[in-house]
Formats: sequence, structure tokens, C-alpha cells
Amino acid sequence: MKLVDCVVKKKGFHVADKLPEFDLEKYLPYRFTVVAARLSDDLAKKYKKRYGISIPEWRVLLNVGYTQNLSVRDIEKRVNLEKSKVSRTAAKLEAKGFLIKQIDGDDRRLVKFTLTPEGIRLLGELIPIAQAFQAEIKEKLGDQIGLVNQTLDLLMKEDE
Amino acid sequence: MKLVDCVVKKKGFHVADKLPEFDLEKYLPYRFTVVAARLSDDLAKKYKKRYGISIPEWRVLLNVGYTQNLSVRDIEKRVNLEKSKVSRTAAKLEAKGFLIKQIDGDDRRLVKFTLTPEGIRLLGELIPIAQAFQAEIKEKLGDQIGLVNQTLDLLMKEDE
DNA sequence: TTGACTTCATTGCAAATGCAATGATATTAT
DNA sequence: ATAATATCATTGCATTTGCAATGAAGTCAA
Repeated sequence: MKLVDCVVKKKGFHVADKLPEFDLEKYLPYRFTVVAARLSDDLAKKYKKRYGISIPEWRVLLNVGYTQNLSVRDIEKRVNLEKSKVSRTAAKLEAKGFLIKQIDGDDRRLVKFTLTPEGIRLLGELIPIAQAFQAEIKEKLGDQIGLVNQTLDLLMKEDE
Repeated sequence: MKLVDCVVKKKGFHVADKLPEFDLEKYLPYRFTVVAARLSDDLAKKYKKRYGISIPEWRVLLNVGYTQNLSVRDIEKRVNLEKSKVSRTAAKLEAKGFLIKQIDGDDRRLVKFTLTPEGIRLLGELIPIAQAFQAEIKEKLGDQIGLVNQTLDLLMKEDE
């Protein structure tokens, strides 16, 4: 590491007067990112150690469990996971015995996922954890929860 | 790829009755994740191609530009970026000539970042793009904007 | 039917990432 | 002052990731 080895004070460029006004603490994309990462990580901690399930695995598992006949492309769109990521994650879950892949009979390009009994059992244990976590959040938010959901709907819309 | 090559319909396990009720579409951690990813990606598209700046680079740049004397650890905490990620991102920005690293005179373990004039110029071009983007979001949200900020404040709090 | 084009999932590969280990500096207790 | 412990940034390394390329299958037009 090459560094200018000197005292920083009074030495750096003085920036404030050359940049536009900008309040990072109020910047929405940044704030959403921070909150979302915190939520995902906090939840992941609760099941990662005990069940050895990663965040992408959790997301795929959840989608396959609660929506029938999903393809890779479907999951990609629903969860914002790159298709290659979905594909590899599903392969892992298959290797662990939690789901199976089947070629769709109507369109043989598509792969459809289905949980195995073990997958169902696992998800059955994970869901209560997820629900408890959501309950914590709702408690924090109180009666704002309805409006928050409306807001999220707005931001999820495709158009721009 | 080894697959059971057969028609999926009526063949998979029927899951719905064996799993707890769960509405993925209303699940908050999931929804926040999707929204945050969409916002970050949409914004990144606007400056990635033109300026060759990645999302982590953008975040570090922003923090260094608007808060004086930040260390790696400071940024890690503020932006939820792994310290190694901050370190490597800062190294890239330094290589590109946008910031400099200096050892702190008071505590020589700390590295303090400062933007170079080129960094200031770059950030000066990026900020208006970011502000325009935030304006779009605010337009979508209308008068719910205050609520959104309240919510994000609640969820950012450390405790749990 | 044939051929051009599109859609889907997987895979190769280079780049990015996370975690643990390292080395340097500070702090604390004895 | 010395030794033990803690904090900070970087780096090594194995894993994960994203993107482009591939191959298989479907669609459309002539």
C-alpha cells in the first residue's frame, strides 16, 4: 500500500464548496439499499447457521414452494435473480434433495421446479421463522403498515 | 443436466396443503429487496456506461465527497459495504485518480480518504443525475414521501 | 417443409465477493 | 515499561457472480 504518509488535517482538498448540495442521509435509493440489506442479512442469520441455506436458496425455495410450475425465467422476473444464478441455485437445491427439475411437456425449453417432501419439510420449518421476522417489522411500523405496502407497490411498478 | 423427462402437470407433489399460509407478495423483506435492487440498478444504468463507475464505486465516491475524513470502517458502517470491499473499491478509485488515501496522523491505523479535483469534477457530474433520479421517485410517491422517510428511519435503527 | 429468428436454460470464464488470516498500530492491565 | 488484548486496513484464497456464448427447442414466414 502506497500512501502519502502525513497528517490529514488541513491537508486534503476542501470539497464542500465545489459540489452541489446533496443530503446522502435523505437519498432514497441509498436508504432503501441499506434497509433491504439489513433486513435480508438479519433474516439470513436466523436460518443460515442452523439450516445451511443461503439467501438465494431461500428465495428460490420460497418461490417454488408457493407458486406452482415456475420456470427459471419466472423466478428471475419475480425475485430479481439473474437467470444463471437461479439455475445454479436450483442445481444446488436439487443436489441437496430439496427440489426436482422437470422438462415441461408443453414447451420443452422450460424447466419446471417442484419441491420434494424434504423440501416441503424444510420450508415448513423456515416459514415460521420468516413470519416471526415479519411480525417484528410490523410491530416497529405499527399502523403505517398499510401505507408502506401501498408505497412499495408504487415503486415495484414496471414503467418509467 | 439430468432431468426426469416427463410432463409436469399432475405429476409433481402438491404442496399447498402441507405448508403454512404465506403470502410472498406481501412479505416485507422480500419487497424491500426487490425495490432496492431495482432502484440501484436503474440508477447504475444511467452512469455506468457513460462514466464507467460501478455501484460500489459510486457509493464510496458519494460518501467520501460528502463527509470529511472517512475511514474504511466508517464507510463500512454507513453504507453496509464489507470492509474488504470498501478497501478494494477505494484502491480502484485511487488508481483512476479520483481519490487519495492518507494515514491519519492521530491514529495511524486509520486511512482517511479525500477526493482529488478529478474526483470532485466527476462527482459534480454524477450528482445531478442522482438528483434527477430521486425527483422521479418523489413524483411517483407524491405526498407519501414523508411516510416513506419515517418508515426508513424506523427500519434503520440499530436495535433489535 | 425449410430456414431465419426468438426464447429458454446452462456453462465457461473473468471479475467480484466474503471470510479468515496477516501485519501494523492502539489501548489496557499488571 | 511490558505484555496481553483490541482495532484497523489489506490481502490470499475459495466461492460466487455476471455476462456472453452455446445448444436445444419453439415460432413465424415464405
